[in-house]
Parts: sequence; C-alpha cells; structure tokens
Amino acid sequence: MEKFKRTTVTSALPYANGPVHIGHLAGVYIPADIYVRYLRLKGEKVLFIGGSDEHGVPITIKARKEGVTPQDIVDRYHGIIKKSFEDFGISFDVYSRTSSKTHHDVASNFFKTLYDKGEFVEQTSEQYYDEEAKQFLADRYITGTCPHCKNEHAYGDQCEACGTSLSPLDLINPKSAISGSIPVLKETKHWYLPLDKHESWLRQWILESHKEWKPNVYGQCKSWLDMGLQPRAVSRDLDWGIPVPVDGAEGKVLYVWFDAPIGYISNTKELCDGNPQEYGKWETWWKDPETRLLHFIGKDNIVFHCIVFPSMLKAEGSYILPDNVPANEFLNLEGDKISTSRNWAVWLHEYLEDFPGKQDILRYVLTANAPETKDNDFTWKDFQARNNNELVAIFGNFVNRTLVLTQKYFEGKVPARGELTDYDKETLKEFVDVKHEVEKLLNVFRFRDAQKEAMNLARIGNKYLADTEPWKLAKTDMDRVATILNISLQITANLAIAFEPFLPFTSAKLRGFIHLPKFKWSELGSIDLLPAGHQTSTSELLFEKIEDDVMEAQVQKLLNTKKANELANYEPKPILENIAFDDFTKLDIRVGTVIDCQKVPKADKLLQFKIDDGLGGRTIVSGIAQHYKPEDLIGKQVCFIANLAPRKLKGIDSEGMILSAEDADGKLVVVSPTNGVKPGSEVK
RNA sequence: GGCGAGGUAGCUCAGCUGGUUAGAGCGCAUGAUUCAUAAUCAUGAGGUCGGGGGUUCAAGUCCCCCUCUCGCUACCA
Repeated sequence: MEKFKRTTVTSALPYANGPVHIGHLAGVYIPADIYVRYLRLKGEKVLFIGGSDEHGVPITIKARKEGVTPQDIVDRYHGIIKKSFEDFGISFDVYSRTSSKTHHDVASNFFKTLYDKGEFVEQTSEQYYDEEAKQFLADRYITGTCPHCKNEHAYGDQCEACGTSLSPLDLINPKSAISGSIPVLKETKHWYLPLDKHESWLRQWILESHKEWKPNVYGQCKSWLDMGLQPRAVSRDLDWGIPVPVDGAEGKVLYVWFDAPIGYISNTKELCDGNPQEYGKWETWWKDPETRLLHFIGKDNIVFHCIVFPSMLKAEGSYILPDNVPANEFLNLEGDKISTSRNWAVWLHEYLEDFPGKQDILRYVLTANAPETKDNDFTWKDFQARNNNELVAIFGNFVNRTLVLTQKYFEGKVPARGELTDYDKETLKEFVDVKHEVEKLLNVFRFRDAQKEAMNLARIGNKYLADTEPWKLAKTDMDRVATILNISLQITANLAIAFEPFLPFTSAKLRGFIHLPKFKWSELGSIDLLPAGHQTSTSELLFEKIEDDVMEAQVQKLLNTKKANELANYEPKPILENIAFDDFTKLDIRVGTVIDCQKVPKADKLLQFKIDDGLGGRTIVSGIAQHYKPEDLIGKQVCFIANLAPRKLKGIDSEGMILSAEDADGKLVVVSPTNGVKPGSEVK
C-alpha cells in the first residue's frame, strides 16, 4: 500500500437500457462508495469514476421497438440512473456516459493506437447483409426459424422459445429485422484482439502476483486461463457506437465491450480537463505507477476486467494495470434471481417513492447482507429486522438516550469530564480498537464485517450506559454523571465518523444533532471531539421503526409481479403460418416403444434411446435428461419424427426426434399415445 | 461432462499458514433494568463444521471419492 500515492476507483458502467436496482447497489456501488468515502476521510487522493454504458445492440433494438432513436433511450435511462445514484449518496467524482464526445475521441484514439502498433488481427468472414437497408446485420437483427424448435421468431444469437444459443447461419429462412428482406451472405472484415498472445503474462500477473485477489475472482480467472484464451472481435457492423477509425471500416463500430471500459478513462479525462487545478492531469490517474487502480464490479464482469481490459491496457503500453478487482457475487430477491425483464427487482427510484429519506436503511441492509462470498438473498423481513433490531434499537437508541440525558441534566451542553475510573478507561480503549478493526477490514474489502464493527461502537455505548446508570447517580453524584455523559457524547461523535462511509445521510443528521461540522477519519477514537460547554440539539429520532403492514405491502407488490409473470407465461405462443397439406405429409411421425434408455456420458441434457419402431429398431438422442430419469421411460411409448435426417450428437447417430410438449415453466413432457399401439404405427 | 465458487448453530455469516471445551450478529429462553422508539444489559439453550474414506500425535482447516446450490462452458434433431 505504501508504494501508492493515489487511488483510481472505477465502478462497473451500468447498461443504459433500464433503471438500476438493489442488486446493482449491493454488488458494486455501495462497496465502492464506502471504500472511496473511507479513503477521502483519511485524506488520501482518490477519484471515483462512474458512467453509463450506452452502446451495443440491445439499446438499438429497444429503440426500434419503441419507435425512437437509440439516443432517446440512453438519454432517458442515463438520467434515471444518474439520479438514483445521487439520491443514494453514491459519491462519484464524475458520472458521465459513453455517448459523450470525449469518450468517442478517447476510445477512437485508443483503438487507433493499438491498430498502428499492430496489436490486432484482421479477419474476414461471411455475415448476413441486408441489401435493402444496405447494412450488415447484427445477430440480434436477424430472425428466422429455429432449427431446433421450429419457432419462427428466433434471433440470430438465440431462440427465446427453446433457449438455444444460435449462430445466424443456423437459422432457417433468415429475415432481416430491419427491412424484412432476405439477407445475403457477404464478406466483412473485422479486427480481433488476440488474447491468446497475452496469455503468458496474464498467467504470471494474476496467478503468481495477485494471489490476494478474492477467491471467486482468482478462481474464475484461472478457469479462463486454463481453458485457453481465444481472439475476440473488437468491431461490429452496426451504426450505433464509435466508428472504427480506420480506412475501409465504413459502417463498423467498436464492439461495446471494447469501448465500455475505456469509458473509465474518458470519464476521468472529462473530469480532469474540466478542472485541472482540482484534479490534475488525467494521465496521472491512469499511467503513473504510483497510482493504484481498483475496479469494483459484479461477478458477471470478472473476465472483462481481469483479462480483456488489462490486455487492452497492456497492448496500448502506457497504462497501469488494476491492483485489485473486488467483485461481488449476485443478490437474489425473496428467493428468486433478480431480473429486469421479469420485473423481479426492487428499483431504486421506486424504493425512494415508498421510503422517502430512508436510503441509509437500504445502504445498511445491503451492506450487512452483501453477497461478498456467495450469492445472497434480500428479503423484506430481513430488511425490517435489521432496521428495527439494529439501526433503531442499537444505534438510534444509544444516540437518543445520550442526547435525552444530556438535555435532561445539562440543558444539552456537553458537561466537563472529571476523573476517569478504570471502567471508563476500559471502555475508551475498546472503542479505539474499533477504529483499527474497521480499518483492517476495509483495507481488504470486507465491508460487511467492517460495518458490523462500526456498529460495535453503539453496542459499547449502550453497555456503558447500562453499567454506569447515570440516571441513578443523578440523585447523588452529578460530577460522575457529567463524566459519564461526556464519554457517551464522545462515543456519539465517534459514531458519526465511523458511519460516514456506510451511512452518509445518517452521519450528517447525527452531526447536526451534536453540531460537529468538521471531522477526519484520524479523529476516530478520540475522546475530545466535543469540548465541554458545546451545545447539542434536542434530538429528533435517527431511525424509525418499520411496522409489519409496510413490509407486507412490499411483499404483496412482489407477489403481484409474480402473478403477472405467471399470467404472461401462460399465454400460448401465436400459431405459425399455415402450411400446405403436402408439407404435413412429408413428415413421417411414428409411435415407438422405448426398449432401452440411458444417460449420454459427458452431457447433462442428453438421453440415448433404443426405440422399437417395428422395423428393426433405431437409436435416438434427445435433450430431455433434466426432465426424466432414464429408467422411468423404459417400456413407455413415444412419438418421434422418423424421417428426419440423422445427426451425430456427442458421437452418437441420432435417427429421429422424440416429440415433447413444453410446459409454461420450460419443463418438457414426452408425448405418448393414450393406449398402447403397435410399434411403428403412423401418427396422422 | 469439464472448470470455478460455495455447503459451519433456526437465519445471515467469521474461522489466517492443521493444535486445548468450534465463534459473531439476529432470532429464541430466563433474569436485571427504566435514561431510551417495549428500546437496553446479563446469562443460557442450540452445531457428529454436506456425506464417506485417508494422512497426522492432532483436521472445519491437508488428500481422495460422493452429494447438493450458484456461475462459466459443452451438449438440447
């Protein structure tokens, strides 16, 4: 740590196609904000960089669907996201966006530098081109019939009906989603970052030099490195994004994952160029070896920030590499994965409508239950318990007791401290220890435990009051009461400092109560924060209890979402276009009896069937292993397409396709005749 | 199937390079207390550390096998 003079902290750029929810906050922004506030309080030089990620295909699709421009979409969500962060006290030095002019220039130059240095590999491949719209089609812009489930509305990268990932070339009857015309294959050139060439130094850098990274991060990197790295395309044929700054690259833009992390750099530049006196030169924050670079991210981003982006920085040559990448796991909500598309989330802007002014409760709960080592679950019950039993009962209560007693006995003025007893000294020593403990934990990104440790300060205070009982002594020994309250008030002031990184709004409110305008982290542990005679205010409450009905309303809101989702899921898919009878008769569907059935080794989803088809038997491989036990199917009759061209699966020739119905929840159920029939019977 | 991360008290989690009766917070029980938002304080009950085998004088901690959860990856005619 000593070798660094300053710290650049980045937090993952949220994708501007939707608002942000508690998962974002818990995984990335709260930990980053706590860390940054902590460093600032210590007087260290630090920049906290954020911004919206505004390029990429999903934004263009959303725009098209709504009949607006991509810029409209990102303007809308950038605004909402930025406001949410401000509302929750995420203290970015800059929150900009990748559609900015600065970013376009920086990213463009970055690419150009790598291009000129020969760090890319050029490769030409065949991709679909829309001759009417005169453009190449991104995978998402091609629709067609899924070769697996025959859904006519499959996308070029994925069929949403059966969940299969596809390549555009797999689609039957591909169609352009832009013009509706039939696309043609055309050669196109793209640039690739040859990650394989970076493998050896990455291996050394991560696996040897950064064993201190969190296990989930280190393990994920090792997994990727051991699998062997492949070149990654850095350009796309698209009109939304940063144009590839090279001759002959018309109609091509930088691939979104390439431009997004550069956004950290551009946003730094924007900040520094706008106020050089305050922030200095942007290069200092990115190129000086005495700068410590930290990326706060969620686990989905590990590979980009540990492997891809460092490779880009290394290839460029003049940049420093991240010193650590503290990545969190995921937060679930009431037992289910948070999902933007299923609206299964607690949105930050909605939370503030329901709980105005209570952002610190959410900050507290999300930190106390942060997914630091594994996925965690957010429940409203836990939210209520932590508020009522911890914030209200321990923290708020201690502050309130102290201030009320001070008011009662000393008109709100800090009383002078007399001689300290041994017990007083013991108590003081304990809360000096808290400082060291919090620091130790924050330094290794253990925010959950650090916050718990800060809470200990209030516990110490409550115990101190209970043990010394100033309300009894008030009848006999006011000097002693003065000392006790003086110490209690010092503890209160310490709480304001200790909680500033975690609960900034509460800290500010508390400082208002005790009129403590200025403070530093180094003063934590001091018993001279409030001089004798200093005035404190009659307190309002720091936290309020949350009643059951309020929580029930939130749970009900989620249940309603779930119900709405179920209804939506139950809607059957629209019927496909009519076909001629001849087309039907081309299909030869038969009934067969399962003679044998077993799992295909080394495949999770495949079962291998031996079917009696009345004609000597045949082998069929079917992807239903997750829905049936092999032995349960033996002896059953199934329907299968008998004249489908055979295909090898995991080395086994599959001679046909077993028919299954897909239930609303995605469960596959084999179609079977209601009464037994002779094997080989035709289905008409 | 391969790889990665997890599986420790009712719940959420600590347990560093193996070392005496396995810890914390919440919840629960009992007692004390009233300055405080029925808040606080003390005490206590609760775990064969996912299962099995092994190494060792000694294993939650190291090795092997199995099992469950999550993620990446392959497979879904």
